[in-house]
Amino acid sequence: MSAKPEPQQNHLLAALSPEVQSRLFPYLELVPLPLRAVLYESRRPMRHVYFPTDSIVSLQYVMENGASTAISVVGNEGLLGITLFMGGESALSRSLVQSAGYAYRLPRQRVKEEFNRHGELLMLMLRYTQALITQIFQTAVCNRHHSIEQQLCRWLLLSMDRLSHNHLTMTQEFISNMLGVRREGVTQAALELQRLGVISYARGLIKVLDRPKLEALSCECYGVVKKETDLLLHYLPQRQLIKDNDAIPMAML
Amino acid sequence: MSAKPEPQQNHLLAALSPEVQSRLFPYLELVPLPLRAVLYESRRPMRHVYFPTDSIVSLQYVMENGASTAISVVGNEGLLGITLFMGGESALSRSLVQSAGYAYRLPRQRVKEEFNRHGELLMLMLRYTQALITQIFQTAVCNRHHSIEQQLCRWLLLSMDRLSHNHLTMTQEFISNMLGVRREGVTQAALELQRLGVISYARGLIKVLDRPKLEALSCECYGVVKKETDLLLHYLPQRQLIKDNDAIPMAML
DNA sequence: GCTTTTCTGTGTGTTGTCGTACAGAAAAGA
DNA sequence: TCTTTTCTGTACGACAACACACAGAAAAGC
Repeated sequence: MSAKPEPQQNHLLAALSPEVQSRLFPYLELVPLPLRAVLYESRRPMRHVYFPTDSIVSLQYVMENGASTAISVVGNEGLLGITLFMGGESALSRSLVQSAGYAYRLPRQRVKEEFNRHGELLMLMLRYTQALITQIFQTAVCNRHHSIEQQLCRWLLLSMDRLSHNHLTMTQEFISNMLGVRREGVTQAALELQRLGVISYARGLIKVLDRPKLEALSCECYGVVKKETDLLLHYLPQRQLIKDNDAIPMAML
Repeated sequence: MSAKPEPQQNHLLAALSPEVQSRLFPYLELVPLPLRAVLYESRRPMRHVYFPTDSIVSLQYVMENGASTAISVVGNEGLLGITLFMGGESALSRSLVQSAGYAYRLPRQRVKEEFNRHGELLMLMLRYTQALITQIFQTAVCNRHHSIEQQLCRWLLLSMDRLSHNHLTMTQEFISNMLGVRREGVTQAALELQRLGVISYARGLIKVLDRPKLEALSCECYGVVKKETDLLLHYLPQRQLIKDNDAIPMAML
């Protein structure tokens, strides 16, 4: 949360053509996102679309009993507010800042106007939605089949991929709310990771010491999501609408 | 799987205007979907988009060790193959027929051509994607927090909503593969539901005897998904593209 | 400096689900 | 009819995660 970020730090904004940028960028508003800020509350109207630059935001479901779980993570590879494109006005879930930083935001009217031109922004949004669905899908699988330790690894990796440094600032209590498990469960898993020399963890400061080992300890879920996200990024600069013969080369799959 | 179904039994096909129907319907092909048929295999190319009429298809993730879990259920309210709209060519997951019946299908080229007109089909697909995301999202929550019994209730309800009768044909072994749990776990949960007089279950034939009680025993997840799906259906006949001022009335939320 | 709060680690017992094994009953096939 | 297969129910031990309680250490506030 130091130097003022550029819009291009967000991959989706960067992928837009100069023409579209010239229409949208004048309306961009830079907003700081402090830790634990809430961009959208579940079932409340959404007034802006957010494009994170160096912040990370989680999509959380809040249960009837008040407990919450993060189902997805959004950083500079994505945007918040796809529900607006889908024709909804209110949020499916709470959007909670899990790593402080900045985001650019646009009023929903501007975004919808551009979207309704059915050009690049539509294509971009569809591509990103695909990646997001993959992530949510894989979270469901992970919640079903994998241990807290594996899920912690997956989640650390997803977060690290969206940061430019190798440390995270968040307490075990906070992580437990993200994963939807007990704080003690996170303590156990984190201790084991420390014992293995994969991370260091002291009062809310996590440093990743051995990333390859972290990936090895994670479940297959991380790899699946990463591959799909990378595919999105590789595809972006081409700025094409879908045609039947523009199959993605196998090498990218 | 008795009388030949009409395309209009699928809510999405029915919601299209006569003009769009006249372009697409000549290419519709009616296909029988027997139990356990696989429409798409994970990571394999998708050649058609399927619109179920009286069948139910599950989106399943197949893990590296071969185990599978159903993350989502699609019936006559939806379609299979949204990945094609999103710009992908290969399936995210396996699509497995969990209740035999029919579906109409269209070659992907036809659907893409119509989609690229950026008219009704685009709107429909976006709306449906919203409902699908909600369902996947809620599955993730449910896998995290709820018991096998609750999940069985949710899943029975989602299936019943997509059928015109109150019975299901499937063994406990099959259900366990759907939920991603042990067969014995399903036995236990099903016995309890029988003891409570909610269902009867004999060698693969489940009858729902007391639906209100079934809903009461289910977790909140079913209600959330149902509400979003109903919202989709209510909205469909209006056939509008999104505009900023067409907010959904609060009464529908 | 002292107090208060926050954060992390530990212990004990419980519960839900798993893995495995097996048995009885119904259905299907010979 | 007899055999084989399928489907369902039961039992036992193992384990992961849970709920709850509490203690020590670091940080923050006064």
